[in-house]
Amino acid sequence: MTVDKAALLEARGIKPSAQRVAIADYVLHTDEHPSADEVWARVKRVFPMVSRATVYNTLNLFVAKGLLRHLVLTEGRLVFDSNVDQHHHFIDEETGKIYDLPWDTLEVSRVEQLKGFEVRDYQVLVRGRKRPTRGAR
Amino acid sequence: MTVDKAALLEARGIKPSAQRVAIADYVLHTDEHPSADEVWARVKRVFPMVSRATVYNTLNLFVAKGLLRHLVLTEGRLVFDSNVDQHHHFIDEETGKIYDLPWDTLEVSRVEQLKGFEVRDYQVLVRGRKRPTRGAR
DNA sequence: TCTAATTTTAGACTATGTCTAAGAGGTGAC
DNA sequence: GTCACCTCTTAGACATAGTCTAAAATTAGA
Repeated sequence: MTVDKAALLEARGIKPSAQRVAIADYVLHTDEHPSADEVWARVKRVFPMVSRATVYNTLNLFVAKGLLRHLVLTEGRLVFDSNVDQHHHFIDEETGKIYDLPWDTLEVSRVEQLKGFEVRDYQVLVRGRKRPTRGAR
Repeated sequence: MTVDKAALLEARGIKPSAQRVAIADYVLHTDEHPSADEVWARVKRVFPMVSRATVYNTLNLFVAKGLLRHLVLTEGRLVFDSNVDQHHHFIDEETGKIYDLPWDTLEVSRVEQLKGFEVRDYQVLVRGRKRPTRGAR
């Protein structure tokens, strides 16, 4: 897996240093929508020497290179999403957890007809409560 | 106008102190989507002694009482919206400005059919560039 | 007017993110 | 292999946004 990651980074013109690969190994996989400090905490488990600045720099680099998206959906938390395809989001108001909603579960009409706005991107932001799923988590 | 505001606050069970009325006079009117510090700067023009804590407390109180909504749409900025009716938002990616989109300019289908989620609220978040409007601002 | 409750204030504190300067590491030329 | 150069990483300082606290000021009621 780590080898794949090095190749993946190089394909985007990113030198695959040990730190960057360790960060990629976690953040490009997860659907947890972690904040930068959560990524830092996680990566330190396998790479205790890694510095906070490196994690922040690397995450911003991944965003610039299209490997990640960053989202600002809840208070004081910039969060990273390894799903770079277009999709919507659901926010659980009790837990703060963010869930991806596949693009075609919802449909938005008339976006292209917005007068006076050049639309580059859009998503639906849904808030509420996730229902407990039998068995799962 | 200030008189109306005092009555408006009392109707929501908020004691209309001079500070609170001064804050209400600005923030319940504007469509600028100001941050808390922008409200503070503005209110200080007419009420130089007002403290930062009071502005923050008052804004949070107004949100709790349903006079304002707060939005977290762009990085590091919690922003207040005097439009408490359901509506969508457009964010200009160059300027960071936020524009309200009336509820019925867009239509979202299948929200109520989301499996496993109890929906309390939703909106469409559109990003792009506002086209210059002849004459206006 | 006196008392009690509420509100405001200044500043300390916390959390999140950025910047900087110095050092470490890798790579190519020789 | 060694040197020089360039990039990356590091620790900590800094910046910004928001919350908390304790004391002072204000308000309302008896």
